[in-house]
Amino acid sequence: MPELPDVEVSRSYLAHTVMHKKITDIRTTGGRVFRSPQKDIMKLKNRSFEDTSRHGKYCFLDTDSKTTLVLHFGMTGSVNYYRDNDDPRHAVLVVTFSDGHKFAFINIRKLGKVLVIEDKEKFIRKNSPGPDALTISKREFMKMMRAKKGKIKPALMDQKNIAGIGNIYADEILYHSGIDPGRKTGSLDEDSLNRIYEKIRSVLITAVECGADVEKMPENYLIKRRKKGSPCPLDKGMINKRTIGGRSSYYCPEHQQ
DNA sequence: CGATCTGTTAGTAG
DNA sequence: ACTACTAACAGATC
Repeated sequence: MPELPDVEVSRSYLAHTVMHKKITDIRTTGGRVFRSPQKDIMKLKNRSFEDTSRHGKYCFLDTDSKTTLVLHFGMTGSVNYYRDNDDPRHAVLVVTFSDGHKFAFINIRKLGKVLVIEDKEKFIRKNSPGPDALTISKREFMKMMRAKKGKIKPALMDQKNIAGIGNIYADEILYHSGIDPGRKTGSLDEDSLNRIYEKIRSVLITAVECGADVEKMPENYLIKRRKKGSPCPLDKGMINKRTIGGRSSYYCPEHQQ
């Protein structure tokens, strides 16, 4: 569950579960997911989480000291708050609190990241420097896009441009904007760019409101029809698939040009 | 069995 | 400097 809506839903979940409780134990599987030395991860012990934030696909948990726990979900991350003895399958990090509750970061494919850092702003500048997709201004977006040479979909997915959009939501945004994912960004007029800007907001906000749950999303969302040959919910077209920027792209040739 | 998958990053080439 | 493409990572699923 790794794009902006999923990360935001997880952040909100953590904000309602793991705040203001003393951390009594930290367990990790180690391995490539951990991008800080183990001793830095262990600094969480005896601390408590006091605040949450998110930038693009990164989730941050600030502690009561100078440290922040950073989570990146990769392709298969999720979080779980519970209190039994059995930890979830594929948990790579388990944090235990003084009240007996636990919080696990689950990362099946181990393509995610876990770090403990001291300077969040510096971290963002280095790892996901684009403005967050939900806070970028229209002016910033326009300026950014007008400078782009390549295709629109890879431009939307590049975290150096805008933070938070991945393969699924890039398709969704372009689908509702009526723009072919392979269009050259430079060929898009003011109107099209405006439309994309608005759809970034509306699609991502809608997805967050649905708890990033595909089942709860509107019936006219492409995410429910990501299959070649599905009928397009917006017109008489048929969903097609082709590779753009090295990633599978689903779109309706009937209304996306 | 092989292909595919919501992400990132290093390497290469233009 | 920017863009484009590939492989690698690791496990599940079809």
